[in-house]
Amino acid sequence: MSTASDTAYEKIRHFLLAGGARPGDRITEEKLSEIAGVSRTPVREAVRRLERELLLMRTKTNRIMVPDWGQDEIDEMFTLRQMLEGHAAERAALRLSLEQIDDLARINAQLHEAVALAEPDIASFLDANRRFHEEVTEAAASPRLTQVLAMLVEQPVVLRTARGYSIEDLKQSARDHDELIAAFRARDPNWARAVMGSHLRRAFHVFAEAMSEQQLDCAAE
Amino acid sequence: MSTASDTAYEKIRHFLLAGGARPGDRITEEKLSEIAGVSRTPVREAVRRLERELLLMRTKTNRIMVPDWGQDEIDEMFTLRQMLEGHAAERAALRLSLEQIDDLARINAQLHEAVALAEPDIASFLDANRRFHEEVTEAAASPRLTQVLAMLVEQPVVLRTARGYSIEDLKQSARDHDELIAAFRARDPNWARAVMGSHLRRAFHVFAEAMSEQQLDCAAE
DNA sequence: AGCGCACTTATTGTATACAATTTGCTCTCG
DNA sequence: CGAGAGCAAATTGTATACAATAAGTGCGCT
Repeated sequence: MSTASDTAYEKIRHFLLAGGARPGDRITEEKLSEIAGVSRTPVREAVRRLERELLLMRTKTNRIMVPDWGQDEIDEMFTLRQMLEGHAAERAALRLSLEQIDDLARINAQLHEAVALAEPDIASFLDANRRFHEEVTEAAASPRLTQVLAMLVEQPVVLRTARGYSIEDLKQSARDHDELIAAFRARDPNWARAVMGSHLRRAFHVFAEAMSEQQLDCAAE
Repeated sequence: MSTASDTAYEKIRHFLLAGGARPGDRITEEKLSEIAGVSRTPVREAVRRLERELLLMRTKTNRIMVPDWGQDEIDEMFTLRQMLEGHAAERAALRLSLEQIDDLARINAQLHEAVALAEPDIASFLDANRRFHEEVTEAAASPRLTQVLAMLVEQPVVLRTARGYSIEDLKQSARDHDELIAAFRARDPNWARAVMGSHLRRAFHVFAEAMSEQQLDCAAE
């Protein structure tokens, strides 16, 4: 589908992820409609969507603003994901068909490939990673859970720090997924939940470390 | 604040909760704008909001529709609330000031009053109940958590079955809150989480029972 | 100089007209 | 009689103009 509202969403999202505006900045609907190349009406819908995903916020007087993500908030986000995706993995373990599990294995093979190279293909890694998690969430067969997780899985956070990840971190992620697949094959919801939990929690710590280094870099400049 | 978009939200919400449309029905934006008494533009914003809260859904071709809540979905909703509000209670136990705890006690006193009457005051009960849970959620000091819970706490579900609750069920709810307050005073996050968990899980079972009786009633007609 | 009040500008909110899409109907052909 | 193409009506999506509200600006007053 290619409604103006969707393209506005995509373009503004891209603009934000590319760092087109600093945290704390205020942006007008008009500027955004220039960026998106459509009128303000669909832009407003896109903004609401981005607000829901917490990529945009509003001031007390309803001005649009780019939020700044503190360490605490990111911690909390990963904690919520850990709970909810852990729950999703648990349910998925009881519901995934053998075909779907094979499919997950196929996706994860791409993930392994992307990091096996001398120069890891970050974009490909992130894409496969996203698809993997989405398929697990989908298999949980809980529309509300899916919707809630969509709010929390912030690509910006992932993307902004992907370069900070070491190759070993990425390989470990792929191995986590392998273990998750093993848990699915064993039909062991408890195992699945535990693996998903540690997977996400480690991701947070890798992220936090990369974050603090990045801040040091900034300070050095 | 009284923007047209907000009044539209309120009126449409009221319309839906009052049972103005049956699950599965499709409603046009125009009908909704008649109900709300404003033009389609703010109605569309209100619809997006109601969609987010799952009071409305869309068909595959973007028609607006009233969702029907199956037993499974309601189970899942309560399960998610149990996880998330349990987490909120845990955090709240570490953060609530003594004044805030006193405030919770005051709110819960109203709750006790509402059910102490010969003819319990359901509206007053629900209002106090909502404020109690909101204050706990707020005290968790996690904007994301607050936002996610706002999606899940469906007044319609609560409201539709409030009449099915026995006086004893309502009194038990108030007692649960008492115990939660005790956990807060003891600064015991683990206790708080456990109490919140059982509180919500019992609420689900009471609800499920009321639901099945209601279905029997329907079948009898 | 500092403070507050009117006034100008900028920004968001709403209505309306029109375009694009979907739905449902009818009429024809097999 | 049923299936399908094509048209008409209904419905959602978008742009634009205007209204309401918030932010900024400069003036006069003390």
